[in-house]
Amino acid sequence: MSKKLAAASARPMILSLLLRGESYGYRILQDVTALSGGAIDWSEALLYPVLHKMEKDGVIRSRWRISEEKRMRKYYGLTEAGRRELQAEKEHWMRIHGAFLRLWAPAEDTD
Amino acid sequence: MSKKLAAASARPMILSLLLRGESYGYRILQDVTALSGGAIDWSEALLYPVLHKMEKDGVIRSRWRISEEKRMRKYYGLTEAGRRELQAEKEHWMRIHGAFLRLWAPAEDTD
DNA sequence: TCGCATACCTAAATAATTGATGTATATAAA
DNA sequence: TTTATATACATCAATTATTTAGGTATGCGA
Repeated sequence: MSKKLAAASARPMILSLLLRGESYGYRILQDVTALSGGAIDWSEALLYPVLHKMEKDGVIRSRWRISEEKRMRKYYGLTEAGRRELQAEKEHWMRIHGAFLRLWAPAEDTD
Repeated sequence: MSKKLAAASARPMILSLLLRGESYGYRILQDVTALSGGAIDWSEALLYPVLHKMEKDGVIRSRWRISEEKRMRKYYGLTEAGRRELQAEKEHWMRIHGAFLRLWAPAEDTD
């Protein structure tokens, strides 16, 4: 799972991150690694295609902007569809998390 | 994610389920769906190859047994390596879950 | 005996992911 | 000034994972 789950959770994780405001690829990579305490460590080759797909799907939108450091960056932000998808993903995640918690509960009568 | 995350979490979910004792493919399918409140709905074509891979990797072991209903079933159980992998997966999951919780926290200063 | 739930499985096609690169700029070090 | 490093974007070929679509067989109830 290590790599697999991290990658599979990419979409909801990116949406969740953008909830805090616009961000760009390279920074998302760093933020996600930091936020997960190193548990998530995506490669750029994973992230960029995912971002492109998400934009194509209309859950995020991008715009090029020059930062204060005078670097061109492609900033991504949530769309309304993105907010809706995030809401659904959140509920979905929590259900799966609930299943894990029940299975991990010390008692034998978990269900 | 809906399908993707569910599939990606298959390995840890199966290991977690087998923590409660031996089980077999068909039943695992039903239990996981029930436990996740329908959030997880694997197909048999997904599950069986995953089980085979896990056995090949030595995290579970199988044995054919005739049930009381006089049906042949392939029962799977955790191996020691499986218990170790589960422990690692658990910690990994909780780190990612922690990242989500921080991002979903109402306050803006989540990090 | 027909249909359905149970119970296992695989193969071909598609989608996702990795590993290897490529380009370019700003900044710090040698 | 050249070099190295971090930043910042990206794609392509190869590998893996996943889905779609089948296949086999048994027990049980109508």
